[in-house]
Amino acid sequence: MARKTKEDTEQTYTALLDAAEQVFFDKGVSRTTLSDIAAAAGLTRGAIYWHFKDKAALLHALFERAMLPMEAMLDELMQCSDGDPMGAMRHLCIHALTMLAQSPRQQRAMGILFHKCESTGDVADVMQQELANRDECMAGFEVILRKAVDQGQLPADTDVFVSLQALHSFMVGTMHEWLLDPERYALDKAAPAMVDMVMAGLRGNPPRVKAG
Amino acid sequence: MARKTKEDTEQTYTALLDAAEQVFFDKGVSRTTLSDIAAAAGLTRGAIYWHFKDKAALLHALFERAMLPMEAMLDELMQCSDGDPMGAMRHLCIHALTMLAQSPRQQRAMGILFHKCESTGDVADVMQQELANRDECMAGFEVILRKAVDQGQLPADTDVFVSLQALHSFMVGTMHEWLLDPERYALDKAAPAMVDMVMAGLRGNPPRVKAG
DNA sequence: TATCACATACATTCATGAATGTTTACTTTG
DNA sequence: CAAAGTAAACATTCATGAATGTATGTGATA
Repeated sequence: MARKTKEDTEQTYTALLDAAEQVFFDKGVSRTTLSDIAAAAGLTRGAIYWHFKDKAALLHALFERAMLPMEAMLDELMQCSDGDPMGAMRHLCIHALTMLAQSPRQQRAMGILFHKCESTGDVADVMQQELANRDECMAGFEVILRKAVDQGQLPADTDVFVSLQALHSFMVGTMHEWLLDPERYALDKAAPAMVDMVMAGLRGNPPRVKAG
Repeated sequence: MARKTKEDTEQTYTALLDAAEQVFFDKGVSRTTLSDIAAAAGLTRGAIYWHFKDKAALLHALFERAMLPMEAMLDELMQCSDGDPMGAMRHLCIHALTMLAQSPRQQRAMGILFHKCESTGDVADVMQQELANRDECMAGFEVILRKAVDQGQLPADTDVFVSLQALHSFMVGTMHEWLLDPERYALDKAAPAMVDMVMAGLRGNPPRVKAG
């Protein structure tokens, strides 16, 4: 081909990301060839190697694009968590689940992350990066939980660390399992009740620090 | 080589499974060669092709061996769930987590299942099988939850299906996340408090069926 | 006309599966 | 019970295909 205008170039860039998103999701990361992706985008491997270093870089860019709105939402909601920490946490969790339920792009991206790629080799580095992002998210959760304890919304002897693990595990597990079969139930409808149930447990019978 | 005694044969069989378990866990399923496994077992690919049809069959046998004790435990505990369904559920969940925390073999197997293999291609069939097993497990959980409703341990308008999803998601998420870094916290120590927290939520504020 | 944005061609590596070889335990037969 | 035959339990070799990375070609654009 020939040199394109900036818009054309950008268009093929996103076309490659779109194609990769679809093919990775359909065939899994390790089984998809760069040829597969190029063909799905109506291009050749040359285009991929021009825009990305290799398959791992492509995957990384794909995740970045998909996770951006989620992280933005988290950051935004994290700001206004001072007045009612537990309420903020509730909104955070529900919003994260409903966002997933309503965004096909996030479903594909997280579907790939959970079920269609191995944490190994070059890909492991990419996933390690995503885990680092999650750790930041966890840190935010922990801040909120500590606020809740400080403000008396949770008992003073609450084991914040274990509570954090439980909450986070619930959230991840819900996404993980729902993505196995999104048709099974309407996550966006069920999310509030599920989150409220877990948070009721957190309020009513949280893990306590040992010296009790 | 030559023909061996039955004990010798069985020994190489388990040696292959052990090697596969380790190498799959270290390198991921797609990146490990049958040569890798054979070498780790001190054998050659010939031995593998003799005992197993292909890589997928090897993986299947590996999972089967690891999941057997877990399923046996589930079946056993499921029997005595009539008197106190919620108590039985509690024991079930805690026991499953502590078993995982204390069995390196299960840690490797479930670590592979969660983080070191893609649900795609031939491997997808194997994982589909594992999912079928989980569905059976879920069905057992549902039976127990219904008993709990019938016996008044849970409100009559409890949405059993959604409760089931929440509980199961919590369990899967806990295993999934803990396996990312088993050193982070002692799962067997924390499991009772975590399970009790979620079950308190289930008692205190379960999902309700809509017509309320 | 230089360079961008790809397409095309090529060399290399590498895993797979099948085919074949080989030794030894077990079985049959006289 | 001894010799011979059979097949189990692997090891070895080979042919094949496929994916990767690189190197080079090429047309449009500024």
